[in-house]
Amino acid sequence: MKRNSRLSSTLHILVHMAEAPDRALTSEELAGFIHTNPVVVRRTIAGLREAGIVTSSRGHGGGWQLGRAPDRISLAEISAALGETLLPFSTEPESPGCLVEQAVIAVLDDFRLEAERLLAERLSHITLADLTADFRRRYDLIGVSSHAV
Amino acid sequence: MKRNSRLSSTLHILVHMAEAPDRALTSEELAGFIHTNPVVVRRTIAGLREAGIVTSSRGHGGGWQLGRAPDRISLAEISAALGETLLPFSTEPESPGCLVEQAVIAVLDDFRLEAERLLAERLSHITLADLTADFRRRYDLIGVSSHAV
DNA sequence: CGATTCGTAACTAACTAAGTTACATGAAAC
DNA sequence: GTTTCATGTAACTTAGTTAGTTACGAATCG
Repeated sequence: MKRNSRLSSTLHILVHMAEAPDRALTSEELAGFIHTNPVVVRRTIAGLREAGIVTSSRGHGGGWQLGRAPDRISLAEISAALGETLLPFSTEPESPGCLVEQAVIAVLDDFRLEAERLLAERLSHITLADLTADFRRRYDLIGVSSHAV
Repeated sequence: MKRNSRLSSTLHILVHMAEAPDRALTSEELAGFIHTNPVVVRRTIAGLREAGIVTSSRGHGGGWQLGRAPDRISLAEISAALGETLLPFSTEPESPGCLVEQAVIAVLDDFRLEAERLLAERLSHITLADLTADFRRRYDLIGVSSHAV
């Protein structure tokens, strides 16, 4: 799992969970999908459990399942549950009292607030169901072309 | 200079340059404003020179100046010249051939494209002149309140 | 009870970016 | 023309972040 790929890795995992709604997938299995370690998976998606996006159960037959239907899970929620920041730049004061810095931060924070609102709004319209639909489209296409050959 | 504060640090520097249009500021001076090293400054704003946002000159009386009027320098250009990525998440394939991953990346890349267009559009409407105006507003306020006391 | 699976803490390794040193290049002052 | 000042840049060091790993306790099922 590469740096900065927590969102896409998590989505990858969630699509697999959406495709196997009848059973719980173990961290081990999920880790296999994104080529990483089970502990990394548990750590990464721990926040999703608190957000109700997934549920986990222990012991025999335990593992992870979606907490609700894929069409009711938006990318905005997932991103927020991961604790991801949509905009990377920092605006923390380094010279408190400097008026130039204050002006810069004020303008930048205004922009950030508006930008985050915009991005979250757009992400809230994309659901896990959209991803599974896209996956199925690709899957069927491969199936057809294999048939043709 | 903290991590991820290259944009705000650079803006800080540029406002100082805008406030001293009659002379060149040295890397040493600029570094002082953001509490860092002259070499870090030179390295950071090297891209701005190539973009024509600033000019640099060597030797006696040399240093840095704005390449054009502050109202013709937008934050979009500055951010681009810094090589900053507005959206942090990665979408590089880690399992080429995996249809789930392909679906995830396709959706995420669509979103990114649209989001970057949106953010750049907004940043292009904020100029360095807006920042200096904000600074002057704060400066005048302090002046007045000092007077009052 | 024994096997399985999550939860989490603690540690290690890899990577990134800032900070630093050093020195060559160029320009102005004298 | 030599001295001084400033940028340009490469190379190295240091600090901070995050993924990866190990270890073990807690919960659950057969």
